[in-house]
Amino acid sequence: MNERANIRDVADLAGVAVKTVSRMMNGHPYVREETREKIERAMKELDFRPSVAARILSGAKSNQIALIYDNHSPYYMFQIQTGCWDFCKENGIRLIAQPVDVNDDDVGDQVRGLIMETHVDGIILSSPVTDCEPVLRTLDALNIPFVRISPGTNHALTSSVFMDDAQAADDITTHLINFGHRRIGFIKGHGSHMASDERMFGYRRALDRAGIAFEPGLVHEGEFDLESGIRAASKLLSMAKPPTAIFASNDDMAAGVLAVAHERGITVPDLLSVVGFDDTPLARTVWPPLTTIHQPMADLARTATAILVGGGDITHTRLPHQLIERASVAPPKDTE
Amino acid sequence: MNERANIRDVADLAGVAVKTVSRMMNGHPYVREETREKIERAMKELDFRPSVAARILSGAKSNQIALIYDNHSPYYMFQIQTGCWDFCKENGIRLIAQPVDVNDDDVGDQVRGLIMETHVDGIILSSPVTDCEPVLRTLDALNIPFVRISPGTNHALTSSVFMDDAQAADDITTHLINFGHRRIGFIKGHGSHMASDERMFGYRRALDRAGIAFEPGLVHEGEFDLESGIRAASKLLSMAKPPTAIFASNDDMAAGVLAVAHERGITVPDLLSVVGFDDTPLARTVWPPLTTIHQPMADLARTATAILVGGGDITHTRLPHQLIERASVAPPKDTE
DNA sequence: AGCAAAATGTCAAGCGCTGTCATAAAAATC
DNA sequence: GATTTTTATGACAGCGCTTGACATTTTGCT
Repeated sequence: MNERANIRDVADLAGVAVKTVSRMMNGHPYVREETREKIERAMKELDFRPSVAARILSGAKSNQIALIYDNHSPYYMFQIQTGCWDFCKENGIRLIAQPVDVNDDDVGDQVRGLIMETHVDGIILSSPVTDCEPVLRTLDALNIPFVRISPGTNHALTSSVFMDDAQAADDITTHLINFGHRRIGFIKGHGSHMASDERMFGYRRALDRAGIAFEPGLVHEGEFDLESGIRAASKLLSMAKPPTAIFASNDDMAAGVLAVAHERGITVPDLLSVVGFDDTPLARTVWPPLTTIHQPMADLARTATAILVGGGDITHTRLPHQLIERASVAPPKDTE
Repeated sequence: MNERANIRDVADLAGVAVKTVSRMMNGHPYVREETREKIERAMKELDFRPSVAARILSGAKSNQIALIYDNHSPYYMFQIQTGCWDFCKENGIRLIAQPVDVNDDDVGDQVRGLIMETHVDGIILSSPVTDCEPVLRTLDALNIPFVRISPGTNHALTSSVFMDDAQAADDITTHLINFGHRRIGFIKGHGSHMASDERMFGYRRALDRAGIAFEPGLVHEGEFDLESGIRAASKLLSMAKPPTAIFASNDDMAAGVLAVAHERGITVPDLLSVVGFDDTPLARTVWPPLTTIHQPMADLARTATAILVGGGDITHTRLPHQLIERASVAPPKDTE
């Protein structure tokens, strides 16, 4: 039950003034190497840890930032958290991960509370909180720096990091087209994610470029989960003239397509090609493993954190995606 | 840019003394209902949020707790976090989720830092940090309350919540036996998780009870991930006399088994029954959907949080598991 | 009216740190 | 060698809140 050592104890033991210890901790100039070492030794000996609370109270930076998210995909969140945490750990910053519900009437209030109570220095917003008006307004009113990961709107507002969803969707659609597919079903993502529209846009653009007419009947709304993938696939595969390939806006829905195909005895990829998006572990876990787009989630988060902590001007950073070929795509069978 | 309101502002506006506001916030007796309301109104009007920092500094509880974990299963962590968060949100407690690496030489130190810097009131440990000696020692030295989720050792040490891994493994093994299986392969989990041994124990107990001799060749080590499941399954299915059923210690490894079976044209469940453990979304996503054990992760976490916050004596709470039957089990084919 | 219990107020101290301003020591300048 | 400048350190107040010791006022009951 060793008593908690405070800065005074350190100062006493090192034989210097409290202020000097403070200077040393905060990397001020004007601290002699010799003194620094003396203090360091004292700190070690007392196992001293500065109290964040005291620090905050006296008006300094808290060295804490918050990650605010509302995403029901465990894997996505895991990656995002990991990316942020990595950076924070390396830089001695405390990260407070805070889930919210963008549909709560008082999200704005919750965020306000978080900021005022914890005195975080900055905020990272992950989709779809990136586009949640009440939150954005609160942040703005509080004048606290924040950066957004994959925002869908208002790009100019703050720094952001993102990938090119449209291009990625274009890429993978083109991939399918290159295999000879002309009837490509598309399962759209959840409406609240701006990325959904982007991906759809990319899909259409690829079609256009290849001179394939867009057919609304080949598009179904999904919600980024297995069940909606199943529903959409059922409809798609029950068509008089079903698609020879299906592009699902994320891997979960693609898994749903696979399930339906299995059930109906439609072998993948021989009779039906399937592609997903995100490259979650799921993509490698299902059978056959999915061709998909690798979204660099952890990288996005890491970069966002670095930008936030680094301060500086507003920047917009695009990170590259990657087409991952696995075993779920093959040329269409000519069964006309 | 409204100035941050402090307790004095509230007191002034409400026409009471600062002390009274403090009394009211901290739930002291001797505050009239009428006064309470007056203060509440003032708080609302000023949008007052007490500074956690100031509060902590003056020796009060911080109303913050930390969840410490080191688990590389996104879904598991997501559930655990969700459980903790739900409770915290309802009870106005701030949760600080903190990942660590149990193999770091300075885990103990990191945890010590976390506690001393943030002044958290208590800690929740999730497996496998539950059994990480350095952390346990630190917590003990700091004399801070903590509760553990599914600890593997030292049950008496602190409060804990857990499920009966051995019984669950026994149940699912018995399930297989009841279907007529006699040669049941087992893929063990990662050595650092105590649950791995428990599950193995349950497997053996079920075998024993059914009078089936334990065969070491039917057991392989895994690491709770897809790849190790694939490796183990490859060995198991290459045996001269392969098992007719495989019990993988978690769903990911079971998915690995499925992948190998697919590749070799062994249809599941006709030619091979497969069961998993945990009931992650994966279990429903793969084909065929897996029979598995539902582990009430979010409930475990929620309960743990409630116990921690509630204070009180050391308690040990067992939460029930559940056998989830899906489509991956059938009677063995007599191919002798 | 009289009295205990309940409700509120006053005041001072202190939690652990950092900011401002002042001062001392060392180095640079003439 | 005296003066200015730079570098290094110290003294002290104060951040927003809680707490404790008491003093005072209000309330509810006989």
